[in-house]
Amino acid sequence: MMFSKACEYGIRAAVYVTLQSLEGRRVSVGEIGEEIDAPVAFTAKILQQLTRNNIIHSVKGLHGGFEIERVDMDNVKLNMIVKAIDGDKIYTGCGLGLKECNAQKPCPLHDKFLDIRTDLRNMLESTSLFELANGLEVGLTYLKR
Amino acid sequence: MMFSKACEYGIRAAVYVTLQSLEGRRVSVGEIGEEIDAPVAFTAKILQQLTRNNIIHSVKGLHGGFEIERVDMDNVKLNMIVKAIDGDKIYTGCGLGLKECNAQKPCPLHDKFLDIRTDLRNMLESTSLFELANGLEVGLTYLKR
DNA sequence: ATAAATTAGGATAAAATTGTCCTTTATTGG
DNA sequence: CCAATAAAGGACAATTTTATCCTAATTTAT
Repeated sequence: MMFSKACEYGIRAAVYVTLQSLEGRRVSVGEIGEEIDAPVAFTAKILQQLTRNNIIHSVKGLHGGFEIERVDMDNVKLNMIVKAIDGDKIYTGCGLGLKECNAQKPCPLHDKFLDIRTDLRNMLESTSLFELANGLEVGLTYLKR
Repeated sequence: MMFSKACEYGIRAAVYVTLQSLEGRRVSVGEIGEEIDAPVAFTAKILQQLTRNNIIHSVKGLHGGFEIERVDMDNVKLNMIVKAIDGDKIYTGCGLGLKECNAQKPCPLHDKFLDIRTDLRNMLESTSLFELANGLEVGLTYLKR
């Protein structure tokens, strides 16, 4: 409702990779798709985007898979994933769909939207993969169903 | 980015109808499409949904068109339009796309999303068509471009 | 009554998003 | 070197959303 399906899968996949990397395990697309309940081939495309954007790291071949460095778990914030997949329309786009909507020429909802979007932006910019994987690890949150 | 295109057009159309009804003018789909810069036939479908939901009122035939009662300009809040067009997934849907995501079985982003969504909801529930049409009337805001 | 204007509604078409399948490339172990 | 495994990537298919077109129904004025 806020992100595209691709972006939803992307965040869930990245969080799962983080969780497993914390345990020192590299994971395959197949396992990821299974564990986040997402179509495997489609998830593969999204993982490609994430690796191209240096958000996670991929290794080909036997014993290959996806992983993420410990530092990156802290450094990668959700806004980076959203930007890599959905672009920055979530920040720049007008709530009512005007092509150019800004303080000089605002749509009727401009100011009210700005408030909410700023909150959203702050949330995305301050939430790391590590933080999200932690909740999962202790069984407080879920990535499926 | 938050609403569907249909919903964006719907809100813009409803605000335009409100603005014109304030002047006592009934407006045609053609004029609406023109003035909010939206595809006419598509806008017509959306206006149908709004009339079926008693949000605006339509009159067929010569000198017909769309209008809205003075009381309804205050009573109709944005959430009613969003609900009529996009349903209530904006309120109930999970930010990460889980089928069931709630306090008992939350996704990793559940709480953070809840805050933002509550703000959004409050905003939509408290913003009336009259309020939005007013900004337009005094030239502070725009529905095109 | 008739013609003109206008919404309602059905049938399609186009575009975008989501999803699948198959081949290629890289890596590892034997 | 060879076989097995896994990601990368291209081509295509299905679905959903957006958009168009045409006809029917309704109302008004003459």
